[in-house]
Amino acid sequence: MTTTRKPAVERQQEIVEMTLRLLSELGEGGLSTQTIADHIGITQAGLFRHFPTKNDLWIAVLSEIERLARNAWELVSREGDPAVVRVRKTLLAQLKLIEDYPAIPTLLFSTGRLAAEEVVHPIHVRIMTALRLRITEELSVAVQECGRDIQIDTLDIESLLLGVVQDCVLRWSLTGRGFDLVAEGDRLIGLQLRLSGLEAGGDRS
Amino acid sequence: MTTTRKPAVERQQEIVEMTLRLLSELGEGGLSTQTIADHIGITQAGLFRHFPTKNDLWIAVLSEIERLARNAWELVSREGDPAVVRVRKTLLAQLKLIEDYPAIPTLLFSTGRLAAEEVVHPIHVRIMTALRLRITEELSVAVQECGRDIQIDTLDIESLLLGVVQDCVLRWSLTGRGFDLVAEGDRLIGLQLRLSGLEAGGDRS
DNA sequence: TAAGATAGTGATTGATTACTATCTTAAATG
DNA sequence: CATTTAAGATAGTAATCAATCACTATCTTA
Repeated sequence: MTTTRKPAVERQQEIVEMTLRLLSELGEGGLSTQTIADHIGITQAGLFRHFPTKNDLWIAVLSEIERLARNAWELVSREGDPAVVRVRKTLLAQLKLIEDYPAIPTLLFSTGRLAAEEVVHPIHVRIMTALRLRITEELSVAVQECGRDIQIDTLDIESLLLGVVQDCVLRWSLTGRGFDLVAEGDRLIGLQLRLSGLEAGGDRS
Repeated sequence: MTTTRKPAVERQQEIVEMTLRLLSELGEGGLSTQTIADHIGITQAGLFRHFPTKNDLWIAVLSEIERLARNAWELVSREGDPAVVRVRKTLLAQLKLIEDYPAIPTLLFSTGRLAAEEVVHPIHVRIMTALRLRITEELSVAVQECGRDIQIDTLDIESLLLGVVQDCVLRWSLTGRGFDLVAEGDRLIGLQLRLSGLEAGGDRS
């Protein structure tokens, strides 16, 4: 039995993407090199030509997530929007990304460590930190731009906003992805922005 | 080598508690029956006298979490506090519980293999639903009690509050439990309650 | 077109997994 | 104190895990 040969980089990308796909169904603990190899159509041994260790595969997967995330954020923020809009779009981009790759929360929002954690955890932390940093920067601009006098700490607004994202993702997962993640996120992020005073319409009674 | 024998119910409780403890360090995928047995001081085979299947152990662990959670909520709400305070205390009780049993977010917020397991998933969903239900009920009373005209949907306030909890837990985990989870949660929950208009002091400029 | 580089196979490794059958003995029971 | 019973030990099982081996088929290029 022979398999159509592919150049290494192409095959590696294929393996990483397949792993990302299978992860959302099987979870981290239940995903074996055999399963991945089967779904791609190569031997289990052949997988180890491209990733000498399963740990190396996890690193590649996490790095791919980082790449995808940074890319998604970047696509959003180079427009000339006001900062509030950029914040909103960044968060929605994150939700869109999760919609496309449901394995991401499995890996990033899982507070229970990965099996291969020693090497993977730093990347994990780096991605989350990068997102927080980006939102923080955009937020402090937004606070200045909005014209009102915002009493709340920027970091706290950020925490509340990221909480909204997490709540949406968790509910989306538990309900078997039973609603439009991005739409629901947009609605609640808008609500939180109004409550924080960064967008108009949040005045009470 | 002999071990001091214990009555079954006592040993079972011991196994469940040890599993809960080890889970926060090792994660779900990396926790074997061998490891659990070693830490307790019985043989791996001996564990299967009390739980015929590892799945049965997971069910017992999830049930224990459910019991602990319901207990924590109950202890809080039988006082004569106003509903807003009860909401706040319920959420803080949840944070306190997570502080005591860090394995809880590992299991409840995990979207991985365990969550997808036929028998475990229902319990998982049931616990989260119970928390939401309880908060929702207390919140709608709080909205009536607060005297103000709250424009926001009760379910949305709930989502925002639970988002705060999740954000705190995630940051707490990623920073290696580097701050006081309950204190930080109290602070942000208070902020969110003021923003929502349920507590005084949230007026802007 | 011959030589080298490399993607992939097939077979097998030792370790670990959840789980079982059988025997032993400590502790509860009369 | 004798008998029962059930907690735990001993010693396995088959399956699966990541990883390694010698080797082959295919592609590239000098």
